[in-house]
Amino acid sequence: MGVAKTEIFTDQQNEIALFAKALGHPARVSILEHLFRIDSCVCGDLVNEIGLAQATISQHLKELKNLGLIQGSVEGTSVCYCINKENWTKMKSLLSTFLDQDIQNTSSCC
Amino acid sequence: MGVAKTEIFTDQQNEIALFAKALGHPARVSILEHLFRIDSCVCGDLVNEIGLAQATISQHLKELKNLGLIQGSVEGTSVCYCINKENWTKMKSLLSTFLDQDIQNTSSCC
DNA sequence: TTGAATCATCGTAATATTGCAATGAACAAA
DNA sequence: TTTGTTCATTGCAATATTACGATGATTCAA
Repeated sequence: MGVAKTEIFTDQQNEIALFAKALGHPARVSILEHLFRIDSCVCGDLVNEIGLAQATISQHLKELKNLGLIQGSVEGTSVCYCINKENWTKMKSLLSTFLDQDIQNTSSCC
Repeated sequence: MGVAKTEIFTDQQNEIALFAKALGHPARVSILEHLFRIDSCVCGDLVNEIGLAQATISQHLKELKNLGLIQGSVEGTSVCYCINKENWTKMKSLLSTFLDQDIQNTSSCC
């Protein structure tokens, strides 16, 4: 009932799902793209760049931060967010493995 | 609310999010893994393999089907599902491009 | 100290998702 | 035709997600 039954799946399946879920909203996709694009660690501009309320952006940032995909450091009155490359790489290899699993299997049936 | 504001994002961002969302539940990850593993197009066994009710599995299959990631064909009393390789490949390249965007940018700040 | 700026959190509303029992539809075998 | 099998759909309940205004907390500048 609204709760995913994580206990019947493998750790890897749950982890893939968690990362994928984080990418499952265009605002978070956009945030991550911005953080990659802006070389310097600009932050609060995300609210201006993306057309969502400050509270909403902050909420999405929190999710990405909880997952470890980004990290933030306070700089005066503003907070500097950027990609956590280590965890990004981890996610990338996890998802890539999943996405590449068709290479071995070329037969099709329907 | 609870509705994602898709209109303020690019088509690509929305598409990435849609595909990622489909992978954002361990049951669907598991279903896709099974469909890749079983070479022959076995189907209803998904209910036995995964520990969820038949109605629930059917619902997840419907989602994956609507997105075009899998397809099904009726075979007597059972339905044969398998990966839609064309769309899978499309998703893979879309997500891979997104996941690989860090290659160009090596600087870090926080 | 006061005020402005920036960001997080809280509270709330609207909607989406997850899960299942019950039921329906289609088909094959008896 | 009847019965059993397989899968889809419906109808619900529980929970999660998305979004935003209002309000705090923190920091810098005056």
